[in-house]
Amino acid sequence: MVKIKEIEKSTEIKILEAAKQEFLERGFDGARMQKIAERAGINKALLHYYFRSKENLFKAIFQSVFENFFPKVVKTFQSEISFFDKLKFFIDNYIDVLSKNPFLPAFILHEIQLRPEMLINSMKEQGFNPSVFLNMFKREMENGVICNMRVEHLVVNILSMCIFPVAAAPIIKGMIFKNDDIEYQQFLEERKIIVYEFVVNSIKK
Amino acid sequence: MVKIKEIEKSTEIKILEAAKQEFLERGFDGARMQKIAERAGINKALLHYYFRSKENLFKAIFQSVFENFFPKVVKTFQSEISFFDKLKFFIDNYIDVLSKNPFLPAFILHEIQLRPEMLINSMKEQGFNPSVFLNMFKREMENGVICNMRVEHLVVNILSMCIFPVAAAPIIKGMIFKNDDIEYQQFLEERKIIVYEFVVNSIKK
DNA sequence: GTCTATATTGTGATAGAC
DNA sequence: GTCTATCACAATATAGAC
Repeated sequence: MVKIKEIEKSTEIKILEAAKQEFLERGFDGARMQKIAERAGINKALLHYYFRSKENLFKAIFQSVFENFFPKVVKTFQSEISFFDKLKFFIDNYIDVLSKNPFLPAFILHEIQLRPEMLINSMKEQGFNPSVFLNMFKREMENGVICNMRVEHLVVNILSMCIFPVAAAPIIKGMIFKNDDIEYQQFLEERKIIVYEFVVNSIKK
Repeated sequence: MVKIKEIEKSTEIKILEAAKQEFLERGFDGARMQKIAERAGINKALLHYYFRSKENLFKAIFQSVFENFFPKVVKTFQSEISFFDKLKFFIDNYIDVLSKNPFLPAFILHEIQLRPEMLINSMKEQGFNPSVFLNMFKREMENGVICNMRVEHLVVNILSMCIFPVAAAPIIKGMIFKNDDIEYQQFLEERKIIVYEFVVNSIKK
């Protein structure tokens, strides 16, 4: 059953990778089937042979990409390390994922505006459940480890400080770092510690 | 020189308002000249009579809209009230502006990705200078009012916690508030206090 | 200035040979 | 499965009457 030739990627994979790039960079409305075909090294007709329509192709991409926007952290948070270590681990990994997918945040935030139903679908499809995240913080509050506040705000604060700096990368690069990519990357790297400390200072008793 | 009839808006104004809505909601690629004409109560040809091309119209909109994304706070920060009052005032106003322009953050973040040159133009056009903001915090650190840290991170943290929750509104509404608009609006309102306290707890000595 | 009609180009999608 | 050629329509843009 296992294919012998793995050197050449299957056409479907090539299409998916090309489509992912194109959609992430330009959004659904800005993406062009022609460009996707070129990126995949094939022609337009073949795209339709595999996925029938642009919309279909987009849906396939959106779902696979969405799970990276809110990372799967369930395992992390079930482990035995301390609350603060979990938090540190989460922020580290999340900033890492996003710096490697610089278009991801702005893409999701844009597409979501006029197609909120896709959000619902993706959540169901992947059994995504935000309350795992929320509950962890609730538990720590009840145990008196961190001070009391509405968990929704705390979680939104943390996500904000991880996601926004990547979504706004061109602005930050342009306004603060004179478009120097390396300085910006270093800035993101620093944020792993900064955000953690900022949060801890604010919530520890 | 002053026009007598002010009851009926001038055609140009009607176009600009219609275009602003359409572009903000759908982005440049998703916006349709036909829809803009409809929203303005005129026809397509007239759009081109006034602005020659979609691109031109977009540029006019983008610049007028961009200044709301990073608010003009210079005056506020030159006033005589205490640092913490300035901070409170800023966060209050900013969250207010954004809740009244819910499409603004995602629009800017999206358009910026592939057209960073527009950013540069808008900044120049409006004489926008981020260092006013940065310097205010620097001064407070030197005076020992708040603890030392790289100001860029502090500013980005504050902006993140104000902007992201609006950019991600459909997600937050869907995941936390079961799409209840009123609960979400109340959440934003709460954030005026929450964000302020979160920041202060983290930076005060 | 404003309209109707039309040109022109771009783009998603299909037909059909190989 | 993959290609070339082509369709059909959507969208920007212009011509020209009023």
